[in-house]
Amino acid sequence: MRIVFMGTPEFAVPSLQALLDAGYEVAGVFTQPDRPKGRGGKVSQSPVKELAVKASIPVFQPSRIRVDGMEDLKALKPDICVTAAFGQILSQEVLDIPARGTVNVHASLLPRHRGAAPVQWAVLQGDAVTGVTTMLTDKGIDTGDMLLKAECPILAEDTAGSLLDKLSHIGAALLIETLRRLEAGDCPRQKQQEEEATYDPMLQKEMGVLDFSEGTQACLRRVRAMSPWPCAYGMLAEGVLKVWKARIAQGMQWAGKPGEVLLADAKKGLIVATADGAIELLEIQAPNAKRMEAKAFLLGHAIRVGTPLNEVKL
RNA sequence: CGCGGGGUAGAGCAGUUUGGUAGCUCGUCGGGCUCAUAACCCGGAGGUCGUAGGUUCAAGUCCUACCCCCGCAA
Repeated sequence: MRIVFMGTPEFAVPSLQALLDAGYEVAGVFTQPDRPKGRGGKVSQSPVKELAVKASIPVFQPSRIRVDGMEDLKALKPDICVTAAFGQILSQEVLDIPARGTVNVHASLLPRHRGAAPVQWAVLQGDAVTGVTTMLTDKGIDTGDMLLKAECPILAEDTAGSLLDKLSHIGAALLIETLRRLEAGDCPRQKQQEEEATYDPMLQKEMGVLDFSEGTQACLRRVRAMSPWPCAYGMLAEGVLKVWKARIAQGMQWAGKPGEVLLADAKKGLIVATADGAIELLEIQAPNAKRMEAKAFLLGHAIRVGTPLNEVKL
């Protein structure tokens, strides 16, 4: 089986690694072009490319595969294409190239959470369980027929980042099982129920804004769903106050104007009012500062009680 | 060469402008007070001030190079 792998971020790496470990012939890897990234605008390559290079697999980085990647893909004569968070939409012409179709590894229990940020949305919406689905890609976005699924509970301490990590490994194992069963001809195949489908948009930085007029639970879910990117945040006079970790405020009945700091004490903690109670900020990050425990932050900085954290700064 | 902030005790910070005994809060150790305590009082330990050079009688502080961390923008 000649396989062509398409993927870009960290999530896709275990899947590619699993293909290699399982002895599949990976004829080529497609990934997003190297782009200036991070501080200093240094050009960096995708995690998938790093692995491919290390494994001496030919790498292709068309800016749009359906435009300038067709010839390369055809030349590889793939039996099957495997995609995992590739970041480009495949046109029908691209899908027609692999003889036995394209298998996608998607980080949700389809048909829920189609789209580019399924894990984050699962956490944000408070799903109790999520998982990975392998599917046959068609020309819609995550609309193809489903093959296999693996579930993964969303724990109270899970963040989008921690889940993405778990799911990437679950997905890798599921991918191998899917390929084996496809080869053996006993892989189940099921259409998605359109009525149950949801499509979630890509995350934007603004989605990290903590709206304290939401309830306590909604705020806490946002903190977990937006970690590690874009990270949930409130506003301080000096700038953005990122909130990496929070929990329900303990000890007493808290009440105040939503977004107002109710307590800021290096020993007792940092507590902010929500619509129906209060949350304690456990781990925060001030502008230009390092991520640290809220109590540690308060040892060297003062936050006045009553400060509103939800004032949008221009 | 995208813009900017920072590295000082285990933790978080001040001190650098105007070189001259290393400072604050917390933690920690010991003692005291208390029915008791995350409270309070007294005392102690703990720092090659990111690294390497340089200027100087004297460098955390001034000069040069480098390393590392972080925010913004992409």
